[in-house]
Amino acid sequence: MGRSELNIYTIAKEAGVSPSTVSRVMTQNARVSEEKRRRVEEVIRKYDYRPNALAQGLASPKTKVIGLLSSDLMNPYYAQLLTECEQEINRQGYYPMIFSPMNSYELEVRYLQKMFDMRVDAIIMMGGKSDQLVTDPEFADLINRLAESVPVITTGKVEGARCWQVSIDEMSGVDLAMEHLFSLGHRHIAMIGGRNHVKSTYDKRMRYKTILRSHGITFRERYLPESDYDIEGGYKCMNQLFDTNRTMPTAVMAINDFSAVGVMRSVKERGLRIPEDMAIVSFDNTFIVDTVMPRLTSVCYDYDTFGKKLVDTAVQLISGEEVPAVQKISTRLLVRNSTVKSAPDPNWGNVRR
Amino acid sequence: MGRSELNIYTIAKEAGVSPSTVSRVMTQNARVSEEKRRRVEEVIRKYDYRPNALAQGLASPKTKVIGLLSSDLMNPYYAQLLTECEQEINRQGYYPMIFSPMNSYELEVRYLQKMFDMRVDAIIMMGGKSDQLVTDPEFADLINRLAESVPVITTGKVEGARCWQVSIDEMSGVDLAMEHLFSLGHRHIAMIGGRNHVKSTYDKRMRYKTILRSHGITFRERYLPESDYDIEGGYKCMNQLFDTNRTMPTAVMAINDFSAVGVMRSVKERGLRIPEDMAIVSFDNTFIVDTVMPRLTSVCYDYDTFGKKLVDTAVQLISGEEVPAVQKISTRLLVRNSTVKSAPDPNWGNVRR
DNA sequence: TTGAAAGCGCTAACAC
DNA sequence: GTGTTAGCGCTTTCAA
Repeated sequence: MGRSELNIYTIAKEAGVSPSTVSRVMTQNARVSEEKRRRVEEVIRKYDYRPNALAQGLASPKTKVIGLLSSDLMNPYYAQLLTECEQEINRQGYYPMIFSPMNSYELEVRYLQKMFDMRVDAIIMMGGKSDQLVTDPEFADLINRLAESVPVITTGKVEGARCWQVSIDEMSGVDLAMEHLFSLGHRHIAMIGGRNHVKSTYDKRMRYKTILRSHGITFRERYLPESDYDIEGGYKCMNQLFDTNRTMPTAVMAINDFSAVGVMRSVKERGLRIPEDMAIVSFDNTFIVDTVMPRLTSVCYDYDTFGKKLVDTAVQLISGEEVPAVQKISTRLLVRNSTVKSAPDPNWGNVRR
Repeated sequence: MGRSELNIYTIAKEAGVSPSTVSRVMTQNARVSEEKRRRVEEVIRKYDYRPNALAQGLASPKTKVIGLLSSDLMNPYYAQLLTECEQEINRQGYYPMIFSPMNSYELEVRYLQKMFDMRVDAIIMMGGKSDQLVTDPEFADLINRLAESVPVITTGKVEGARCWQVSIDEMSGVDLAMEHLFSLGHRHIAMIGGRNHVKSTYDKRMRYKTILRSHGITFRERYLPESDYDIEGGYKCMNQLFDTNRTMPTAVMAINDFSAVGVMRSVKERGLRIPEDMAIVSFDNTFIVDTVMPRLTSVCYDYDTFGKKLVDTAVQLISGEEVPAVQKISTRLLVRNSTVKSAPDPNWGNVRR
């Protein structure tokens, strides 16, 4: 029997039962006599029959698929978070369906619509449009339309849309980083890279200013330069800082691991030592922190907890439970040699969580 | 009208036409009078109607979805290749559906079956089981069953299965790397990391031996150590090489960028200089080559060409065209400071070709 | 050009 | 327990 003509009818006929009995055996949620169950299972195994997921999805209200929208696979931050979500989705008996619009708004919309078209049971968005400080109203509209029929969860926020939020407690991350630097005696601290229109960056920058103020330290605009989230961004910012020939910071917080790498390069090219002449902290704690020398002290998020909470939220919403509109992921600080020369050499692989 | 009760019937009623006319307007491949088309389109726009992809897939033989199975999102090699495939799939008017089994055979099988269940039009596999030198017969069986109804393409190979192959010309990559090192005067060259049971690694190792022989250089077993494909793997291998206290190579080829980072760490910890005391070449040319100092000379694959060829192959097979069973992706060498101290500082971002 | 109607393969309500 | 049957929302003959 050709794979293509396998369906509950052919299986039913061969097993000498009705199609619904086959369905009952497949879905497990109805009682079937031991005898028939055995016969059906045998035929199923014989032909390696698998039910058509499209037909299942059409006939029943759930597809058991959770859609994942991750703005940039090439960024290990997203790659890791995505990976954790994927694991958890499987653990919960769902299927993950990943889309990565690579920072293209057009693709992001296209994918969101496709997820709706495919009747995924929930949508989890990380990064992209939902990371904007000010939500694009057109985007909020789209989300609201989707939200009528499927729960939407984001790691950012979508103003004016019915959308659950599970996001990093950026403030606490900045607190940890700065307390650490203060405790090492640093007073001149820069925060380098990122864009103000990105919510997570905006939050970090605000907190940075607040903390400076509360410590009676004058805020300097040039200690807070903007750039893209890549190596080049951090590199250029740091070079500019050096080139102004004015008081240099003694420590730098880089907006993510990539920009930290750029900062390190700039510092090293000037023959300065890390951490003696310049201490560096990064955010995200991706595997990048392990590729550089010295290794980077970094603010860390317990990606598995993060992913689990995202997926838990999705699953709870699917089953109609109440979930708080906003949940926060706490941060930790992993101290390595980019701030403390004698920091214990951490185990390999401690990067993953 | 609630989003949930939108379908061709409700649209048809409101537009005063039959459901089939709505369908004709949606699919575009049948003639409809200008008048009715306009009316239907108006209603569609009014309600933001989108056809149910499950029903479409059930009723027609194509879903316009191409399934992508990528063994490890956390590896930038896969992340990049995946990204290129995704772009190309969109360009060709299909939808990508990504699954990443994270090196779990169980998940790999689960995902492959799910893709079949969802009636994807083609499956592209990168890494995982299809990268094994010796194909697991059980896996070949699975692929053969799938291949009855959907074209399967891999970057590896699946022995004994009807599966198209688009893979890197590993030999030429090794050729380029070794010629480069020879031209710099190196004769003692090690190849570090990777596992023999992985086809791409096996091919590289074979070629390595062949080239040594053809140059009259004695092959030393300890110059060809195995390890995992991570930083730690390269690090341990290189440490062992140092610890034997015997003739050291003057150059190392690392099986991928991660292991190259480990090699660099080991070399630097011994106070040796790169490239003066130890030249290093890596394979893959991911963004990792840019995070380290000095930057890594690396064998490169034109990921966009690679992705495009994978997707082209899929699309051609979908439309029933003939495609060669094996296609090869050529390699290039990007020379940076890990082998040539004075190599021109390449532009940022040249990593993504 | 258009509409009616028969599937596509499955689930679930209903009757036995 | 089990079979019959009516959808789920779409595409695609087939007639008109």
